[in-house]
Amino acid sequence: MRKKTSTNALNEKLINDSCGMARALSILGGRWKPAILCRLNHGTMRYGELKKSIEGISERMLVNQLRELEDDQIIERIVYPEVPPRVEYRMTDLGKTMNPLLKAMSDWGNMHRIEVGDPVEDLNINCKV
Amino acid sequence: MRKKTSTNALNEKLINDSCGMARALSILGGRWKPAILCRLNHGTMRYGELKKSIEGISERMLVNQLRELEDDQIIERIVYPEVPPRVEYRMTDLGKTMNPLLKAMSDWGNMHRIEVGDPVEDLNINCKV
DNA sequence: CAGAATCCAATACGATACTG
DNA sequence: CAGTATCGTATTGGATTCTG
Repeated sequence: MRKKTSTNALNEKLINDSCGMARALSILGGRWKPAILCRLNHGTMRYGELKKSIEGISERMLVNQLRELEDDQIIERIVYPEVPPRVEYRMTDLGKTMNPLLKAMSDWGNMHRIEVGDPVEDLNINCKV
Repeated sequence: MRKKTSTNALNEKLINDSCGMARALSILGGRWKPAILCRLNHGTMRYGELKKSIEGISERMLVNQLRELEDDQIIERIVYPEVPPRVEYRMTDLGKTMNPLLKAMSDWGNMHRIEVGDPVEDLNINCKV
């Protein structure tokens, strides 16, 4: 399996020390993974679409995070043998089982916006899990 | 507010771009936070107890992660004016609202142990949310 | 189009020593 | 007991350039 970021690798070591939380976090705790999962939850997307829709992400990180999610079998990568190349990403069945979890995270975050100190209004939220 | 780790700080920038997921992750996505929250979910604990119970954590990181959780008002720190000093940590009311989320994470992680490639049996799980 | 490779600055983190 | 302070290394992640 591909080497993960150290944070995640270390979380994996913690799995037996604490509980399933660390395991879940090791999968979706990456820097850009919430953004990716939010989008793929809506359906299949191409590499370029993801890149455009996730403002500020570098190609390096987009590929990196996609690969980690792929290794964890949360998403899958579909390559069409065409020229120019076309690659699509979508949730796997396992990925779809994360839906209640993604929803719980999203709900909590949206619910407790004020308490956690985000003064910005609801205007720009463009992604609901 | 205290400066967060860059991962979390950057996630906060993503909040308006994606959704509540990033907000939730910015709070519980830290390296040792699952371990801490797992333990404080059981009840109040002293600094030293946390340190002993979380194997491998350095004092630097324990304090760091506790402070971040405190800043986010997920846990609170109670100092008893005694000698020798005694400090206890416990969930705040806001922290307790994370319980469904923590449980969802834990459940998913425990459920999908095999798929995500953890061959270790259930023996050492000492913390259920 | 969808990446891969490389370079470099910023961060995170552990170890250790010290303190009220 | 419950931390702080400091140091050094490892890792991260952005920018840029290159390619089938």
